[in-house]
Amino acid sequence: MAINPEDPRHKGQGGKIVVLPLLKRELPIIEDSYVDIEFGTGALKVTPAHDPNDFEIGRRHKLESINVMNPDASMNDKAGPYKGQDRFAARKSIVEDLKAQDLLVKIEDHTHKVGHCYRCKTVVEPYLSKQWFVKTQPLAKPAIEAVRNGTIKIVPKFWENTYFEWMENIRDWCISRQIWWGHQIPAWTCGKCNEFTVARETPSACKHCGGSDLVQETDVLDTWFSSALWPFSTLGWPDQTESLKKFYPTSVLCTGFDILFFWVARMIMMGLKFMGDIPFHHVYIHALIRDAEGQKMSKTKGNVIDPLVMMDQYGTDALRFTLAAFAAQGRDIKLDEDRIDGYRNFCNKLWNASRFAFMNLEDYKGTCALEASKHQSLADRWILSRLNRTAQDVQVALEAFRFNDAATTLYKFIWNEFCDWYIELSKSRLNSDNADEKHATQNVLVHVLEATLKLLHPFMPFITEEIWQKLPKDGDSIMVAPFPEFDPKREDAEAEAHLQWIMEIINATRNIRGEMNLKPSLKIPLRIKTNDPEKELIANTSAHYVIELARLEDLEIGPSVAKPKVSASSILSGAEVIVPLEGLMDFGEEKKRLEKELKKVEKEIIFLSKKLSNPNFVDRAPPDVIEKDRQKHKDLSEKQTKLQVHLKTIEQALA
RNA sequence: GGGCUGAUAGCUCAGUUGGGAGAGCAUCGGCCUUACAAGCCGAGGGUCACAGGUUCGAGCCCUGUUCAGCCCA
Repeated sequence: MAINPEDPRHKGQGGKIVVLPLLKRELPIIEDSYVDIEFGTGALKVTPAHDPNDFEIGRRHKLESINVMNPDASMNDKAGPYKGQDRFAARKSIVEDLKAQDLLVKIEDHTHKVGHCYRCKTVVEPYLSKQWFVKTQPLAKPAIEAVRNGTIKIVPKFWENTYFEWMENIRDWCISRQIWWGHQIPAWTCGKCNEFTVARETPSACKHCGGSDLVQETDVLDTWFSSALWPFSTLGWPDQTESLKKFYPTSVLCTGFDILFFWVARMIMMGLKFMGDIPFHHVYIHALIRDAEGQKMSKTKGNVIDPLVMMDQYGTDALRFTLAAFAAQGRDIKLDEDRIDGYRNFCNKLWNASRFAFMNLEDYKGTCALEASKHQSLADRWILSRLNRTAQDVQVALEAFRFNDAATTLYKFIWNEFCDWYIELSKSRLNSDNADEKHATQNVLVHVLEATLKLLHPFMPFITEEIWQKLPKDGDSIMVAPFPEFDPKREDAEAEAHLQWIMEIINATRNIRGEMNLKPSLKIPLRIKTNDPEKELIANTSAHYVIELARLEDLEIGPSVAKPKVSASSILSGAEVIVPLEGLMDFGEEKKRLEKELKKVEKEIIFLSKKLSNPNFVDRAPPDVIEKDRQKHKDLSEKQTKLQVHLKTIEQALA
């Protein structure tokens, strides 16, 4: 009988003996803070053999553990007069007997938590019995060390804390399971001397007394026990197979955090124990997919999002890409269907871009291998350089397990560079009469598409394979095609800088068109005024790009091109883009546009001026940072002046 | 009670040694421009939960608070 030492009702009762009236058993009164004063009488019956908490109390106070039940939950000898009764019958009998002896004060309803069998719903009675344990401390020590010294790396790293927390406070591992299926624990009890014999093969005689009356333990091994052998048992262990020699230790174990202790830690312990080496170098803990409300999916809760339904609805590749794009480290995923929808569109975009390629490759005789050619266009050189950079970014991201970065990199490259710019820029070449130029661009187009498909393949296996099979490729499947690699020799800074400038012109022109409400179908004239001879040369050389993508009627470039009074313009770094708009322009609109732009520029100039006039900043910030801001300030000031001049012209026209 | 993670655009989320914030969807305006209307072009939208601190400079580093989720006892 336990009482709380703080309970005034029972002060001074500790150490006394009470007698259990029904059995006349003598019970010591013990004091333990476990007892909840608020609950009931504050006097707690303690049954160490039939409750885990009571068992702990029993250990603290060195109480006798009396098991009153048989394995079938009927009462045994220790239950005195109730012997032979079923547990439910016995409970009723006890209440009746207490009533009969006028010992029952009152009965209150109480909701309590008792365990039920998850299959047949039978109430489970906690019951002290012999269990088999694995001594874990000696196994845990090297397993902790392997992660501590970096031999095994857990990604994301913060999970290592959780791993250490668990491993350092590890308890002996109970491997006994009272279920009917599984591997029976290889221990035999001798009917003669009652000793255990543990053996790999079924023993014919007790190793203690030589008796032959042996009964095998009916408990089976915890499933995690054999699972812990998985990294090497699957490779043929305990035989020293070729596979085992070649593949152990493996590279990456990919799993959810909820399995980190149950399985991962045990694989590490068992690997070190039986193989003398770690089972894998990296453990990647992936995000857990939750439902729309952020709840963990579970079969019992019934909130499982069926991937087959998602695949049916959005496509397998779209779902897969979404999961990759969502897989930022350290966060769980709330599956957002709108996002899957967006990536389905991305799949479609890739498919359509490929259709474009095939349409323009009908007369192409080459392969996907890149040919050295003097006929490559600026756009060709640019996309090759961008592809090369993309291959590097993807590789770096994958090696760091940053799958969302890899996915986003590819998304941006394919949609915002390959489709939005390269395909548009390559159209004139692909329709060209110049066979050499056409062939060079076809070669670049097919090369870039093929390389992109390979980079994308881990994320979108089906669409990429489907498209790849139709290309003039080398090999049987994209699955085994060599993965594109970064090559520093393929960097083309000049092409990137030149096309960057061309894009700026096109973007500025499109912005004017949009802001001035000029229909896309309307071809407009364009003037580029620049004193920078290099910028002039580049713009002249690539004028056809600007004419096509900005939909121009004509284009003039130079230091002294005329700027008509009626025009809209945009100030770029080192150049002014002018759209003459005689008869087309709404002066009010243009004034509004200029004022908006001017306000933005002024705000930035004020910010930078303040920063640059702060002696603390100028004295302490790194020189390159200061220089960057100075240049920015200079560019913006020039832009401001030009904008002001232009605004004045418009205001005069309005007056 | 101890520990971990998070709070960024209307929504779902990125943002890797600290150098004035991005994506998808949604919204607004214009387009059937011969790969794509599941699309194209343009635009708007954020005191980065709150309060302090460190720093020339903080979404990011430190302390505290609030709220949310998870793990352990």
